[in-house]
Order: sequence, then C-alpha cells, then structure tokens
Amino acid sequence: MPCVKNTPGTDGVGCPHETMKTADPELMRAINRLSVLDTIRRHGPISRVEISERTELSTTTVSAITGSLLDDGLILTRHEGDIRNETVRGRPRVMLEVNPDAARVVGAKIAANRMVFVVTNFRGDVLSKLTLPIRIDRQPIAVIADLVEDGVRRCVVDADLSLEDVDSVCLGIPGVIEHRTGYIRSSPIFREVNIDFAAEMSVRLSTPTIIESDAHAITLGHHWFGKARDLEDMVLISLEQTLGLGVLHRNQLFRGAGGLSHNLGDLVLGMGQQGVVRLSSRAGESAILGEQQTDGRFAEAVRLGRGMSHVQALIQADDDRLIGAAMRAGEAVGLTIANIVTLFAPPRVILVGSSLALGEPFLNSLRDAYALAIPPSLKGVSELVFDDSTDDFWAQGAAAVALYELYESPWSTTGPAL
Amino acid sequence: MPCVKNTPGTDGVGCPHETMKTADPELMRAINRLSVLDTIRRHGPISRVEISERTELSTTTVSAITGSLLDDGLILTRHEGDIRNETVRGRPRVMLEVNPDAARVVGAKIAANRMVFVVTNFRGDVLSKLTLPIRIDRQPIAVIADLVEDGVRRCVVDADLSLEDVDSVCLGIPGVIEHRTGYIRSSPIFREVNIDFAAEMSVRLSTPTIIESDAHAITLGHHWFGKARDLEDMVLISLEQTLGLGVLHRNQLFRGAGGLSHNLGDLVLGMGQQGVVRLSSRAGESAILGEQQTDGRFAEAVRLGRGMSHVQALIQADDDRLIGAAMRAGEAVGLTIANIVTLFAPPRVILVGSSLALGEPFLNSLRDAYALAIPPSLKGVSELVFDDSTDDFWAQGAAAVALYELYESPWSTTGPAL
DNA sequence: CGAATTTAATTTGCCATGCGTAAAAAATAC
DNA sequence: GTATTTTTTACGCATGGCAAATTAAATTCG
Repeated sequence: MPCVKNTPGTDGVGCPHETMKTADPELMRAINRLSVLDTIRRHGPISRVEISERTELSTTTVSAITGSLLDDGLILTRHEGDIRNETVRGRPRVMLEVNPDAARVVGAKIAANRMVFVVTNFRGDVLSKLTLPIRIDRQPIAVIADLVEDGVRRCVVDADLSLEDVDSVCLGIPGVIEHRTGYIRSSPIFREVNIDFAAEMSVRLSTPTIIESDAHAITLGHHWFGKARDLEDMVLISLEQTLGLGVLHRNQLFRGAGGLSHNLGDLVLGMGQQGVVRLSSRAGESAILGEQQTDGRFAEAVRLGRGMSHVQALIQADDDRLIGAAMRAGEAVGLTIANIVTLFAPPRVILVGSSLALGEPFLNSLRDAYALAIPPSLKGVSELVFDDSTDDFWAQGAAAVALYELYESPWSTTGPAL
Repeated sequence: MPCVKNTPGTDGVGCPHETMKTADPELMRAINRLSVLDTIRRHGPISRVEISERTELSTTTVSAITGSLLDDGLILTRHEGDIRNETVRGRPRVMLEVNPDAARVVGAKIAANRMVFVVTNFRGDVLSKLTLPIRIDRQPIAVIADLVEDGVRRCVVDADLSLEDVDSVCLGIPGVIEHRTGYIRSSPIFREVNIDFAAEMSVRLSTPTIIESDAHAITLGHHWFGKARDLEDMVLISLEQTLGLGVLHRNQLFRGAGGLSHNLGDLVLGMGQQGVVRLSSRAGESAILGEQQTDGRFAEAVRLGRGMSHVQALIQADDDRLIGAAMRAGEAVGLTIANIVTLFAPPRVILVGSSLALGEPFLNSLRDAYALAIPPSLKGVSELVFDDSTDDFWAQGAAAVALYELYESPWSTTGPAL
C-alpha cells in the first residue's frame, strides 16, 4: 500500500510510510520539496539544471521549488563555483546550497557514563560540542532530565546562541525507543519503563524535543555525513553498552512495527547450561569487562567510561582473560551480523561503538565468525565496514534526525509570491 | 525519503517504495485509486460514503474514482444489501464491490515434491485448482518449466478458460527469489542459480508471469484472505523443506534490499563441533526426516511428499528418535522466532508449513523455547498463530501477489467521460 | 396522497500541483 | 558590439482534490 499523508499534526512528518492515508497536492509538493532540498544538501552547491536531472523533475518545477526554498531562506545562491570546464560558453549556472543558518538543532548522545551534545546548523555542521563524562546509569528520571537539560543549555550557550534560536532537539538514547510517540519503552540508563521523555524534555527546554534510538541516530548520521552517503540501503550495528541495530531501507530508517527500535542484545545465540544465551551476555560492554572488575583501578576506569581504552592497553599487554573475552564477543557478534545479513542482505554493514576498541583479537574473531556463518549464496553481497568515529558523530547523527524532520516540514506554501 | 513515481514501465508497480523519484498528479491518482479499490475489496460491498470515511478522501474524489473504476469494469454496483437499520431514512446507499470477472490470474505453489495451481478471479476466489504430486527436485530447468507450463495450462482449462483469458501468472517458489527482476537467485528445487525464470515462463505461456518467494506469497495470502486480514504489520514463518520468512510492513511485503527474499534456513544458531549450526540443519524438513530414511517404505513416502503425515503416525506410535528430532527442531524454531520478534516486534507471527504436522512434541518445544527466549520487554507483544492451511492456500497467496499488481496497474485514466 | 425531511451521490467552481513551450536573461566568444 | 550558448522564468494546459451547492431517491409526516 502506498505511503501517504497523515492526519495533520499527528506526528508531523510527511509521507514516509506512516499509516496509509490519501494523496493530495499538498503531499505531492511536500515530496518534491523534500526531494529537491535533500538533493541540494547531498550534492553540495548544485545548479538547478543538475537538480532537475537528479530528481527527474522538470526544470520548471525545480525553479518553482527552489524559488520557494529561497523565499523561505532555506537555501542560498552562490555565483562562483561552477566547476565545469572553464571554456564553456553561455550563461553560467547559479549554484544553490543549503543555508547553514536556516535553523539550528541540538543533537545528543546519552550513554550510561557520558553525555555528548552538539549544536549544529541547518547543514549539520557542528557549531559547538560538549561532553559530560557523568555516570547517569539508573538515576531517577528527574536527575537524568536535569543533567540533559543542563547539557543542552550549556552547549547552546557555547555556540553563542539562546535556546530560542534552536528549532529542535533530538536525544539519541540506548534501548527500546519509540520515536513516533516519544516514549522510552526500556533503556539501560533508566530504572523506569515507558517514560514519555520527549514530552518531559520538550516542556523543560520549551523547544520541540524528539528522541531516537542511539543506533538509529548514528545510522542516519552515516547516511548524511559518514560511510553510507552513497547508499540507500544499509545496516548498522552498534556495539556499546547496549547492542543496537539500525536499518536504512530506501533512504529511510526502517523502524519496526509501532516505531520500536531494535535491541540486538536480546537476540538469542543458543541454549546454554542455564537457560538461553543472549548476545548481550557475550558481547555487551559489561559482559566483556565484567570479569575484570576485581582490579580496583580498572573498575574505576570502567565507572568513568574509560573501560574500553584500558582494555586496549591490557590486551596489548597480553591479558589472556581479556583476550579470551574479546574473542568470544567477536565470535558472537560475527555470527549475529551474518544472521542480520541473511535477513536484510544490505550492500554494506557498518559497525560502530566502543567495543571496536578491543582491537585485533575482537575484530579478527568477528571477521572469522562472519565469514564462517555467512551463507555461501550471500558471500560478497555485504561489505563490512568498521567505524571508530568519536562520540560527537553520534550526537551529530541525532542532530541529523532532528534536521530530517525539519527538512520534511512544510515551512511555507510554494503558492503565489508574497 | 518519500516513495515516489518510477520511470514508467520499469516495473509497472506504482508508488510502493521503489527508487525515489518524483511525485506528479498521475502518482497521486494511482495512490488514491489503489486505496479505494483495496478498500472495496477488503470491506466487501461498501457504499461510497463509507469508502470516503475509511480512506479519508472526500466524497467528491471517491465518486470520481469509483466512477472511473466502474467505467473500467473493475467494480460493480449492487442496489440491495444495505445492512444498516431498515428504518433508516434518506436515499439508500449504493453498494460497490469488486467485479469478480474483471480479471483472472493463476497462482501456483512450486515445491520440491508437488505443484499446486489455482485459477482465481479478480476477487481472489478460486475457480479451479490442480495438484500435481510430482517430484521436480533438481530436475533441469527445461523439465521443470515444462511441468509448470503444463500445470498452468491444465488448471486454466479446468476453469473453462483459455490462457488468453488469464491476465497474469504468479509462481510461488522456495528459495531466494528476486521478485522485482524475476530472477531465481537460488532455490532448493533448481540445480542452477540465477535463472530468469519469470522471463522464461512469460514466453512459454505468452502471459505476464511473475515469481515470488513462496513465503512471501502466503504472507500476502494471509493478509488478503487469511489470518492477518486485520493487521498491517505481521511476520510469517514458513516451515517446509525450506524455511522462509515473510514480513508485512505497513500493508506491504517487506522485501530486503534489492527485492531479495529471506531465507531463514541460513540463519546460524551457534557454533557446533564442526563449524556453524544452521537452522536448516535442525528444522528443515530433511533434517527431521533424514534420520529415518533407512526405513524403505518411509523413504518412499518422503520421496512422494507424504513424509510429514507418516511422521505424524510414527510420532503417535512413540518413535523416540523422531520425537527427539521434532523437539530439537521445535526448540530451534522457537529460538529463531524469538529473534525475529526481537527484530521486528510484529503484533502477530503466523507459522505455516508442513513441519507443523509434527504435532505436539514439535509445537510444545517450540512454544517453550519461544517463551524462554523472548526478551521480557517484548513478552506479550507478539501473538503466535499456527496455520495449517492446505496447499491451495499457498497458491491462492501467489494469486494475490499477481492480483495486487493488477490492482496497482493503471487500467485507464480517470479523465473526462468518454 | 403529496410535501417535507433525510441521506447519498453528483456537479460546479476554485485552488494547488506539475509539465511543456516559448520568451527572457545572462554571460562568453568573436 | 553583436552573435551564441546556456540557464532561467513566464505563460497556458491538464490533472487532482476539496468545499459547497445541486440533484436524486427513499422515508416520514400531515
């Protein structure tokens, strides 16, 4: 069934595969506007002709839409920068680009032992960033909300802005996040379940605030800025405290039925002596580090979120126990990736997260297990990419989620000139 | 990115999430026509007012679209049958229903040891059916194509039709089927890989022929006629010789990147003594029956596709080896279902296929393993439904795939009256 | 039995959208 | 300075959907 318009205001976002409704001219315009705007964002300074070619819209329509985007101040013209052959005759192309100052958003990665905030402009460029190395694990909601609010406010001030200048905030959170409704169904950093966190933070910040699974956020981040810019289908696996999954399907985040995020850690690897063995018990951060907690200094490092870097050092010092744990984790993850590939057959799988810092023992056993487990018929269809981006990048991904919704929102009507 | 129009003729089908292109009035009309037609199909004889309510299109638009559908002969009016209170005042509603005779399609289920064909009308009612209990396993393409062609032709004749009366044929085939291109990437019933079977059969039958994974076919079948009529998201798992998966996402079949089907049997359950343990090695039909092949009479029954019914008898006679195999299979499938639910969180999981005939030992261990493996946070979100429909139903599902494409196709323009 | 009432479906008028063609504009080459 | 080439805009056409008014068909009431 085709994707179509929503009842207005329900969840704001345009067409993308929400409940099947009806098509009307307004939807048509929204689709094409988004298509043009996204083309401009994605393909840098670009002339109208080229937009027309890429979008397969007529030059007429492109001109109309770009006109309206210019009116709304979402894009800018630039008269230099025609890269084509210098000796080309005729009127030079006017290049269009996204207006960086058309909006500002805050993106955040909320993790158990740190929070990272970025303020970005409309293009997704980072204007300021802020890392709070605070353990918020299992604090009451009010405490976490306080800290998040504080972080957002400070990061906004760092960018020489006021909260009123910020159009939208997106928080990337581990766990089962229901983006559509703004509810946190369950998260390792919250004691409670079913929290309407988006509403809570919207009120506190008096700015529209959305939430998204951290894995989804960095998935969109990679699609916008990172290692999946060239793809419209891909899968991302995040290996952090929580094991997350992001699926990009035809340029859109694939959110399960009801908008739930995926929680890879709950996947079952098999039956052990005492019940099921879940992936999280083999490859979760705490599973790998857990055995080491006896060492006082090390435990402290873990508390502060420095666990993985210490591990790296220990592994290089040939800590056998740790190497074993890393290899077992790598094997488990490798098998899981093979299974994910079996289901989704994406052209690329991106792996991110702190566990990558485990280094060669982990990665090699992961690769080996993957090679072993991938069905022969799918050999070679998926490329494994390891990404060790910093935390900023996660936050930037959350910003991309917020920006995507701005890109989709109507702004103004193309209608007759004012 | 929104779904939009395709380059015309590429794959015929309207909006549904193909490559992202542009929206134009034609697409708008296609979306709304499909929406109206599907509403009429789904909600039986229905008045225009009610269509307007369900689709959220204005009565004006509904009148225009139904007018065009009537012109095209796709729907019929019926003046009786207003079920509402007899004492209702005002002009009576004219009920609309799908014209059963607007088209005819053939649907088929091709399995290793049997082929089942049905001819249906435009509504999906079965006009004739034909079962060929032939083992085609690993025959050369030409032989299989011959048999399929023969089956289609005979079934059409049985329905007192000629092939020219048939608008479309859809073959449901196990394995990795690329519906979009018509290629069989790999299938247990073919020795070869990468066969352009849709093209081959289209020529032989001189009728548009499409192929689809058998699991996808019965998934759509359940959405149209079966146990998922009320849902727009669900997951189906087929337990036959091949283990298949169908995902319905927002009323559409979710086909992996590139339109591949899923092949559950390749999923890895864990590492065994000698390499990986795949689901197919535990729960595939041959895995369960394999150990029994020593018994001559039994082996013969398996060859003829009666394996599972014999198994049932043997299990009732307390064949310990077989009960053990069934229980192991149930456990493996139960774990897998839990993992699928973890990924997709569908409100319902439908299980189909010959392995269900294994009976209580299988089902109970499946249920137990599922209950054990499902993460607590997802407990209760998915309902397990066992469906023991006959082979006809699979073929009918394939017919639904063919019909869906007819429903989407343009027929005529709404345009001004002739 | 005829008129008022009620509900359904169609027709009319309006606005938005996209497309194609043709004219205008802008910069370069000669 | 004029011709040339390319890009951009302006206009008319067609389609789609919607709201309001109109017509249609039945029931109820006087």
